[in-house]
Amino acid sequence: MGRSPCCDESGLKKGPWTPEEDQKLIKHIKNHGHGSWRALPKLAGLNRCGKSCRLRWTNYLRPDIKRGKFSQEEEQTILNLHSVLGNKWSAIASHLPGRTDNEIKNFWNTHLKKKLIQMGFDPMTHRPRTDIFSSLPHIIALASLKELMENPSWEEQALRLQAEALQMAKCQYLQFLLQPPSLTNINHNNNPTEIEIMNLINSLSSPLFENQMMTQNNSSNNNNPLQPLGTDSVGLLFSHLPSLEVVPNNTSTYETAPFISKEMFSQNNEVCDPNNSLWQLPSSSTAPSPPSVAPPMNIIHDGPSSNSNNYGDACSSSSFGGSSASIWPDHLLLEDALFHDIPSL
DNA sequence: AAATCTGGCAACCGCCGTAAA
DNA sequence: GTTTACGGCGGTTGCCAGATT
Repeated sequence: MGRSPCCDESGLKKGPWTPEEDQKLIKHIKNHGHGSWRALPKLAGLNRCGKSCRLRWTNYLRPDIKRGKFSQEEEQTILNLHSVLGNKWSAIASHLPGRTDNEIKNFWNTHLKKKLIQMGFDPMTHRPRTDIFSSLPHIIALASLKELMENPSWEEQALRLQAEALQMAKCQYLQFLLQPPSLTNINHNNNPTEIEIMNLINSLSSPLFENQMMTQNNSSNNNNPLQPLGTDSVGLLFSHLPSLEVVPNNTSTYETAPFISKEMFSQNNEVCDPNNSLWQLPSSSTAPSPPSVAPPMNIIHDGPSSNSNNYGDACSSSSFGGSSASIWPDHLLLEDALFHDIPSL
């Protein structure tokens, strides 16, 4: 039903509030409460629309508003709640006393979202980004760097890049296919067949995959090299990839599968109590695993001028957390086959 | 030192749901 | 049942200060 904007009336002031206006609003609400917001401006002697007054009060002047930097606990709470609620800022704000939805929204957009992206996570799903395009900038940047150092022919570079991109796309698609159905958004009537998965595996020709295939075949005393690998083999083959299994540590029935845990956001890489997180990465693997997606650019350890290396943005300037921690141990970075022949920096 | 760029944040805009007339 | 008023919400904009060139 059409309703004209409340601020259509001409002559009403817009823009930043002056201290005088603030005082009038505070005084009026202290004495009379806000009552009807529409009627308030006249009663308070303000040349503003009611909506503007309400926003000013709820987002800035309310006495119970907590201002200042967000604490680590607040940050973690926002992350956890956002993974469950999405952009329901008011719902998130209701769990953070003294914080307004607007403040949380701004904090998310200017800090947390960028941080997640930089770490290689999709800020909406809180899961590792699986699209090839999200990784391409990394690949291109690293390849260009290598080209500068070695200066082989352009044709050679282009061909190699093409092959690598294709290989990576296949890997990521395969990982997507291997996710438990509960974690995929795909129509499960169209689940991939084992044949489809095997075809993909067989088409992957990187040394990493070949090595693992060999290992698997040997360890299982499989004398028939032509015998197709079963699903168990597939699991072993990709055991270096983080499983997408969800390990909730409480009885909540969250539908999404957030991957971000407190330790990932720890400022100094120390391991925090994983029980503090709503979700954990599975702990079954015996050795740390490299990421299933291209590692974030902050793997290249920063000198003072490293901001320009950061993919996408420079959220290292975050006022609350200092440099962001990588969830991938340094010694495993660049271990992905894709990055094997790129010199470490 | 000046110009330009960038990030942070307050405020606005437009839509939605609900209640009242 | 329809219209209107209102509060609330999420997305977006625009200003400003600090950083960079």
